[in-house]
Amino acid sequence: MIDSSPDSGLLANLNPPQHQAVTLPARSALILAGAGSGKTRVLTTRIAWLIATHQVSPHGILAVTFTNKAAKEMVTRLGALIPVNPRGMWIGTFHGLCNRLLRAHYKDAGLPQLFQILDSADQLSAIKRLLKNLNVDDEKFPPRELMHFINGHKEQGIRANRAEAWDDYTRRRVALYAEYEAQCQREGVVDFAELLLRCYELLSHNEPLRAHYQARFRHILVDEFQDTNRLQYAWLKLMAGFEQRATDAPPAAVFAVGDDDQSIYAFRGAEVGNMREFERDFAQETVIRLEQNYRSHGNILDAANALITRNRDRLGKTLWTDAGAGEPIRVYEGMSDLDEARFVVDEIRELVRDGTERSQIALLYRSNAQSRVLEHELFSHGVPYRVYGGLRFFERQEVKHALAYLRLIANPDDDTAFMRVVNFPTRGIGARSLEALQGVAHTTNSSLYNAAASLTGKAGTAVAAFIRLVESLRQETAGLPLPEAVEHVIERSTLRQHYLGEKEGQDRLENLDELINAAANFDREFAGGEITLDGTPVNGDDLGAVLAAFLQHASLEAGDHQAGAEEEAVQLMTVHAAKGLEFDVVFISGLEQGLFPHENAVMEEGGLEEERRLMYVAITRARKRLYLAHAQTRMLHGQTRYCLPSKFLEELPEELLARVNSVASRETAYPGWGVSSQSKWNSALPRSEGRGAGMTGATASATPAFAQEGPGKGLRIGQSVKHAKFGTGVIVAAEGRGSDARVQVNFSGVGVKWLALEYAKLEPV
DNA sequence: GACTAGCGTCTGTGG
DNA sequence: GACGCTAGTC
Repeated sequence: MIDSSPDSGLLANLNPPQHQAVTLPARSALILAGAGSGKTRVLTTRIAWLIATHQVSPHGILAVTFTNKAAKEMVTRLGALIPVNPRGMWIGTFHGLCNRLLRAHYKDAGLPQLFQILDSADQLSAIKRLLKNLNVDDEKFPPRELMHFINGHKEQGIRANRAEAWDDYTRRRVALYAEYEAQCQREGVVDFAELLLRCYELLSHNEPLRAHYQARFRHILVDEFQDTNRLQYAWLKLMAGFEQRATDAPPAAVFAVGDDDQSIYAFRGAEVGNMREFERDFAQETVIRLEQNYRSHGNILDAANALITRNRDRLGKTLWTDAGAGEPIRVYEGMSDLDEARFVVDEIRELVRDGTERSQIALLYRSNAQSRVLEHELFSHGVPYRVYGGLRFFERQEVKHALAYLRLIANPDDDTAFMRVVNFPTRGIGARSLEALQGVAHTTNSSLYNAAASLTGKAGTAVAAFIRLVESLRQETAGLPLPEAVEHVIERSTLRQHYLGEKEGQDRLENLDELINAAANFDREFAGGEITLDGTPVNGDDLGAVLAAFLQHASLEAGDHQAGAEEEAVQLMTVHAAKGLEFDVVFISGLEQGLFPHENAVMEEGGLEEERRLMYVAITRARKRLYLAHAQTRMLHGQTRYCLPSKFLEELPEELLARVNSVASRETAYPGWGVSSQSKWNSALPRSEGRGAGMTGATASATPAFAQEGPGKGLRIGQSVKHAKFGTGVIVAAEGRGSDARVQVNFSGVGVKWLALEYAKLEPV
C-alpha cells in the first residue's frame, strides 16, 4: 500500500497547480498545460494516484493519446511510479484502442476476424482501383481529393448515406464514397478513419456492449485534447457515458489535458473548439492552468510568448520560468539552402566538439522535403543523424511487397494486397489479364483471388501459377514460427532474388532482412504474452493469429523504433513530429515566406494562425539554445526559388535575437551590396561566437548574378525591392533591355508580378 | 507483356 | 529532384 498523503513520494516535487490537478476529485476537468509544463507527468501521476488511493482499479482506467510514442511513454513512466502491470491496462492511441475493441467484438462490428488495416497508401490505391473498376474519369475525380473527401466525412462521423450533397459533383462523390465503403467491406479491410467510426457505431448501436464499457471505465484520461476531431470527441462522450448512457453508473470522470496554442492538426479534422465545448458536454467542474515551464531558458520562452500572443481567440495562458534568460536566439540568413545547411552542420560539429550530445540536437523543418539538403551536408561531414517520419519502415516498397504476400496468406480477399504482388516480381500477368480478372470478380461479386482461383483452369498459366504460389506459401508456412515464415515468403516469392538483381537493391535487401528481424522481435514479445490480438492472449503456436497480430502491428506502428533508433545521432524531423519532444539545442530551418508559414496554409481560413502555433511548438522544443535559419534562395520542385524571410521572424522581439551573419562575410558574397541595409544583421553576440568570413565566403558561388543597365540600374535577381502599391518583394527573373526591360518580382502576400522597369518605380531595399 | 523515356505532379503536416 | 503514370518500342 502506498502512502497517499500529499508529502508522499508520489506527489513530491509537484508544484501547486500540478498537485491540484493530480488530486482532483473524480469529476471531469480540463487541464490547460503549456509547453514544457509537466503535462505527461501530471497525467501519469494522476493515474498512479487514483490507483494507489484505491479510487479505481487499473481495470477501470482508459487513457488515450494520439501517438504510439506518447502511449509508450505513459506506460513506461507509470510502471516506474507504481507496481502495476500497465500492459493489462487500456492505455493507447485512439486508433490502437479502437482496433482492440473491434478485434474483441469483430462479429458485432460486422468485420471478419482477421480484418486488415489499410494505411493511407493502401487506401489511395484502393480508391484508384475502385475508380478504374467503375470507369470513373480520375481527372474529374482525383483519387487524392476523393480520399480527403471520404476521410473528412468519416472524421465528422458521417457515412455516405447521410452525407449532404447539393450539386451533381458532390452527389457523385458521395456515391463513390458509398462504393468505397462497399469495396472495403467486401475485402475485409478497414482504413484508419474507419477504425474510429466503426468503433463508435459499434458502441452506439449495441446497448449491452455500451453498458459494459460505460460501467467499466470510471476514469478517462485524454492527452493532447486540442487535437481531437469531431468523431473522437463523440467517441469520448459515448465511452464516458455523457451520451447514450446505458448503465446506472454515473458518467466517467474525464481528465482532459491540452494546449490550444499547440493545436496543429486542423488539417486532419482536429477542432480546437472541442476545448470550449468540453465544459458543457462533459460537466467539467474545474480548469487548471499549468503555466510554469520547466524546459526552456527565459529568452526562448519570451520569444514563444511574444509570437503566440498575436493569435486571437486563445484560451489564454502565459508561460513563465524560474530559469535565467540564457543565451540570445541565434538567427542566420543563408544565401541559399545549401549555405544554410552548411551553417547548421558547422554549428552542430562545433557543439559536438564542445561536448553536446548529438541526440540532444534537433533539426526541425516545416516539410519533409527540406531534409535532403541537410542530410546531404550531415552525411558528407560524417555526422551521424537520424530522420524521423518521411518514408517509414513499414511503408517502404519492398517491405510492403513482402507484407502483401503475408496478407494474402492471412486473407485471400484482400484485393489491395493481391494487386500489389500479383505481378511483382513480374511473372507475365499484364493489364489485360487483370482487367479480365476484375471483370469476373465484379460480376461474380467475389475477390480477385477467388476469381483467379476459379478461373485457373482456362485463364492461362501465369495467373494459375500465382495462385499456386500463394497456396503453397500458405501451406509451407503453416507450422513455422513467424520470422521463419516471413523469411520463407521473401525467398519463395522471389522477392529477394528480384532485388539481388537490381542495381540499387542493396538497401532494399537490408530492409527485407530488417523485416525478418522485426518479425523475430515481435514473435518473442508475442510468445511472452506481451502482445495480443485484441487484448486477450492468443495461442502463440497458431501462425494465423501471430501473423494477423504482426500485420496489424505493421499498419498501426510506423516502425519508428526499427534500425538504429538508439544510436547517438542528430535528430531530424518535421515540426509536427517534434511535438511533445525536447532538446538542449534546436535548429529551425527554412524560415521563409511560403515555406514556413507554408503558402498553402495561408490561403486557408485560420491557416496563418495554425502556422504560428506550429512555430510556437517549434520554438518551445528548445531547452538551452535556439537557432532560426532561413535562406535567400532555395531549390524547390527542381528549381530555384527566391525567398523572403518568414514574417514570424519579425514577430519576435529584436532584443532577444542575435544575428550571427557577419557583415564581412556577406560583403564577400554579395559585392556591391550596401552595408547600410545589412546593419541590423550585425552580430549581437560576443566576438568569439560570431561567424568568420571564411565559412560563408566559400559559398559565394551560389549567388545568382544578374546586372541590369538603364532604369533598373543596380537591381539583381535575388534583390529585395519595394513597390509603392505591392510592398516589398524579391526579384526572381528579368528580361529585355533598356525601355523594354521587365523584372518579375515575388511580392509577399501579393504574389508574383511582371513589372516594366520604365514605369514601375522599384526601390532597392 | 516488359521495358523505358518523357512528362506531370508533388512536398503539407499523421495514425 | 524523385516518383508515378503514360505512350511508344521491342
